[in-house]
Amino acid sequence: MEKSLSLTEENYIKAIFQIGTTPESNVSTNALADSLQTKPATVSDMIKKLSHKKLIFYEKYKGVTLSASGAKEALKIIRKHRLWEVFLVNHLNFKWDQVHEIAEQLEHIKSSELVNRLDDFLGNPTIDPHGDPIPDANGQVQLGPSKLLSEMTSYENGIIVGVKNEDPLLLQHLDKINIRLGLHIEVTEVNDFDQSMQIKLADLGTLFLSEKITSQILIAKNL
Amino acid sequence: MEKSLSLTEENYIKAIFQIGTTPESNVSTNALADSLQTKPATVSDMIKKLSHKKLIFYEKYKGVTLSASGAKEALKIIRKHRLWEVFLVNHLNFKWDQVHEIAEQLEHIKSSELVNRLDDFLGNPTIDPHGDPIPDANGQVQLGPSKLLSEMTSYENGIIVGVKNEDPLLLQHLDKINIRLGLHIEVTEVNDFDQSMQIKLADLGTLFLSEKITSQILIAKNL
DNA sequence: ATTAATTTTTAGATTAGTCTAAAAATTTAA
DNA sequence: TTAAATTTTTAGACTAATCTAAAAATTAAT
Repeated sequence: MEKSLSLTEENYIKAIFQIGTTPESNVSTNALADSLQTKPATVSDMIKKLSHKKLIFYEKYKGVTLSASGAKEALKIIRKHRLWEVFLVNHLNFKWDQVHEIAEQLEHIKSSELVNRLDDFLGNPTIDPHGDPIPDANGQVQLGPSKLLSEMTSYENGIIVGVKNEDPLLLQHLDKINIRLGLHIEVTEVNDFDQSMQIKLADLGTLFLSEKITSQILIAKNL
Repeated sequence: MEKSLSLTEENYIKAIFQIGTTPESNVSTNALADSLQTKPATVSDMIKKLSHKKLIFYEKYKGVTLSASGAKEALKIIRKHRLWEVFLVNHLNFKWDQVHEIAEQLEHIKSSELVNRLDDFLGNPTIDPHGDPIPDANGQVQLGPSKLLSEMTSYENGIIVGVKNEDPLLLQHLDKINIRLGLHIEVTEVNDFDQSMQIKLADLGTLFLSEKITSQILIAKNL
């Protein structure tokens, strides 16, 4: 029985998972320090520790990659985070921009029994309130193909399935302009100069969106 | 804005609250060390720290008492603990002997918004699954008069309203012999030698209970 | 009322996680 | 391809929470 991870270790593992686009991509010391609001020297030390515990692969000056057991841990944390977000929004009536911070705490509660019962209580949801997929008890994620709204061209259409970022300011803004998951969307015009877009939202008329926003919205063909 | 307490500080404050029978009673260093599974030297250090933060009153060699702000913090933690226990039992189908350990973690989640919404979601319960009263958002507890089953004499009767201890082994045993909160109980015989008792349980016949058990069960006249 | 037993505190170390400052390695650019 | 800029690591120190061992104070007992 391996000893369970400290809160700090869990946060490092999660950050490595979330920064690395693919499981194989190396995550730099500075990127981690940035994401964890700490200093590179601190990260350097912690990397040695996690590497010693075989949770990550590490070569000096080359950045880190999660090992199989590290990735498994990361998925467990992410599963908990997203399930708690569903609970907060669906049962405690929080808005989608209010749940991230609380879920950051709840994701560290240790009890697989709890997580699995919560999962059942919630009806085994597959996505969280921001459209992010929820890993199952075995760490499997199923996500249909999706792309950023900013990568679409005129006349393309699809359904809003997620938001890349949990920044409350972004989420509140999307609320204000009536952008929600599940809505059908069609690109009517793309401005060559700044990549801003005009889009048509089912029933809700046209909207003008800057690239800052279109690059945060995920679109899929069918939900 | 005072900085929020560390997990360790919260656990000390809670232990002081729970050991001190009355708010004024002094709690000894050894009793705290015992309850927190730590060493008296460690407690001695932490006492200085909490005293410096004005959460407790402390005089060398005389033990400690909670200050007003310390008691307020303790009640906040206990409120969270008991609300989460209600959630675990009523909505996630945990048994009453399985929830203590998980609630020990959940009680440290920081968000008064969360606690209050949870309270509403649960229907503003006044007692937890073990019959302990749940403080309201202002830290007020309302509990009817109750006494230990072991303090009752022959022919006395009442309703089971609580269990003093959350030890899973005790709780599982009570389950096995069909003792649950809310049941009407009558003492039929008290053995002078060992204080063991014969009791009659509404509909469920007679039971024989040792003093070890009767001293853990709380009885009230009306619920 | 001394002595013995117990409780509490102090002194000095240890570990996890963090920091700053400086050195070393790598990458970028002239 | 060597110098400059950047990134990463090391060295040394700090804080919170803990420990053991020993000293000091209090309480109990003869």
